[in-house]
Amino acid sequence: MSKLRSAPTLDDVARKAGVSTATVSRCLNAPDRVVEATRKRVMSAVDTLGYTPNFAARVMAAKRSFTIGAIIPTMENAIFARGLQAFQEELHQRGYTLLVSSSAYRPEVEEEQIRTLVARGADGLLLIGHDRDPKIYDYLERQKVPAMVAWSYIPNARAPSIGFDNRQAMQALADRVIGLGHTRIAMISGFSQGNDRARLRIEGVRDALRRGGLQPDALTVVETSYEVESGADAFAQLMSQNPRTTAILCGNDVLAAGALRQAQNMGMRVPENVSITGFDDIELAQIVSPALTTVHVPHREMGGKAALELVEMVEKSIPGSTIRLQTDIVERHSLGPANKS
Amino acid sequence: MSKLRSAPTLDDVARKAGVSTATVSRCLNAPDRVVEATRKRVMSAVDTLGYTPNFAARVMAAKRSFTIGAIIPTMENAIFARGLQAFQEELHQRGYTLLVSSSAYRPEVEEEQIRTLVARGADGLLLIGHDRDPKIYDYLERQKVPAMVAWSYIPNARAPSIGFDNRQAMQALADRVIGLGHTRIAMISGFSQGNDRARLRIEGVRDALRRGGLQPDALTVVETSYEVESGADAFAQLMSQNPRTTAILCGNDVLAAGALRQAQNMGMRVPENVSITGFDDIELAQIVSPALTTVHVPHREMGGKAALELVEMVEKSIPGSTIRLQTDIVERHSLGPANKS
DNA sequence: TGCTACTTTGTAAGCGCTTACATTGAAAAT
DNA sequence: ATTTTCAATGTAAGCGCTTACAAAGTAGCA
Repeated sequence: MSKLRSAPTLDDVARKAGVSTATVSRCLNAPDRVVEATRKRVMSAVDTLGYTPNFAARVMAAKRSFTIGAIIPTMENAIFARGLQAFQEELHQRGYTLLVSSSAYRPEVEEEQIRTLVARGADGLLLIGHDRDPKIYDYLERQKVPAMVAWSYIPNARAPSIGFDNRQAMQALADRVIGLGHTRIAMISGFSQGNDRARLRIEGVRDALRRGGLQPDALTVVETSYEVESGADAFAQLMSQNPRTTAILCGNDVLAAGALRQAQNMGMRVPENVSITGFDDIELAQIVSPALTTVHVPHREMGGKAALELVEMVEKSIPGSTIRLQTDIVERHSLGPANKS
Repeated sequence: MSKLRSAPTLDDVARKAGVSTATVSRCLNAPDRVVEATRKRVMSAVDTLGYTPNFAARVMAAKRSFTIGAIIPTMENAIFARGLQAFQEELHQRGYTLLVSSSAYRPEVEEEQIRTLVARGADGLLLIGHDRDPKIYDYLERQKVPAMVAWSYIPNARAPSIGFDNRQAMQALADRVIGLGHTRIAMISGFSQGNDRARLRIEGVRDALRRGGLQPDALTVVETSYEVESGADAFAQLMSQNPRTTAILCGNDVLAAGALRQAQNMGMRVPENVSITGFDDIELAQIVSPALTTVHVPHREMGGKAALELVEMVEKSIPGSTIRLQTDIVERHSLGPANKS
């Protein structure tokens, strides 16, 4: 009783309950493989000792961690929050723990995080978007860690994905903008380098321009970081470049919120003087005023299905399927008809 | 060469480089304890094998994980985002990895997460606020895992904290509101049960009322969840209860944003008809219009200092000190003088 | 009663690392 | 030339768990 007390181990519990360590282990992991009386005795020993199993030891011995890793580009804004929340809830249901880290949109950081998560024994990984160095996929394959991509839908890519067609979704929105008579259109996008979602959304706008009989190459695109501030700056820049622009499509709601604020600061009315659209339909889209016309993404559905699919991949060692989700345009008040200037 | 290739281990590297496992381990963890030539040989073996150390094994052997855990109440909105970002950056600098999980403001969930993080070998923990079952602090002490509290400042509590005086900060803001002639004041707060920050902010308003010669008990407080929607609902409820209310103080910016939206939906002008204030000064406060008058919290400073302090506690096994940060009122446009109705 | 077929529990071999301690050999000191 | 000192490396004992396999006990059945 006088020895320095450190955290109790399985051994301590076993001794206290008068059974072997194997039995204690079974009580914890497969209770029905142990008879009621013994189990009770063990559990009470666990309680009085305040025993918590050592995770590292468990992972090592079992070569399973019941942990899924997710690497998202940013936590600074809520773009991935809701989807991740659903992902995590679904995982929790199935007995898995989620480990999240953010890469700040930096590929090197993402790569490092992937290695860290794998080294930590993650049973599977959730990644955002497909664009990344192929050797990362090689690595994952070698390590036999299944990975699933979300927020993107590209069939036959290196990893299965669950998401939506970014290009088509943005095209639909741009069609609508053009349908309202806008011809002098500009775009504020996130950096498209290494970001298939951003890249495809730009393409989507070009598609719509083409379909609408407009010159796709004439589209001015400012690429910037996904921050409110950047959206504001980009808007100012675009407007000084071409003051006659009547519609600005933004790569996501955060950029749109920034653009909107800047428009108001510059004394412009939205949508009377200029229309602004977003993408994602995060909470922010409804908070700003006028509320943003944007593309609604089924965040929770995406997160939930990604979890299901990934757990399947992990538990049954199957390849995992690629699923396409629907998006739709939600019309609010930041997009209006083009006014003849 | 034909055997099933699984992830390479330290042993494989050692064999390939023709040294002992101890040497390989030293190359990785204390490169200067190994002579240049050997190190090079080892490193190249590491490279060609694509070796990644097994984290669980390392934690087990070293009884250190270089991992810090943080449990925040929510990731759904950006309240903790910026502070956490700074926390993580500072940790990274010092060679630590951050593991984040969210408790959804549920004490049982928080407790479970704490156990999980400890079992995972976290070297230290960051917790939000002081209010929690004392037995959790006992547990942490028994497990010898240092913990630091942030977003709160309470000297001589069970854990050291780095934060601000929620009560005083809110009082200062309420003073200002009262100074503008408001007498029919209401408050929208987060649930105060188990949340010292919410509780103290309410007290702060009462203090100000008292100091201003008003009846502190007459303050109507609606407690709700920290969501935009809830803020909106609470606003509607408050206004139907007492339509003559001229100022509504909100427990944070998210609630304020909801209240603001609802006010506008109800056709009221802010701040002409009703004043609304926030707390935290997250990005959102500047995005809504009118921009919120709110209490600015030094998020990044708090996160950074918390990291420094916690790392000290972990590495030097010292108790850790409690630090108080300053907050200040940022006047924007949602608070105006009371109008005589 | 003797045998088979289970069910319940125990034994012990790792899992992949770190690190205290032992060993070696060469430079520095005498 | 001999001893001391120290830097570089190796040896091997765990860290706390899981699980294949073995052992023991219990029940069913002819």
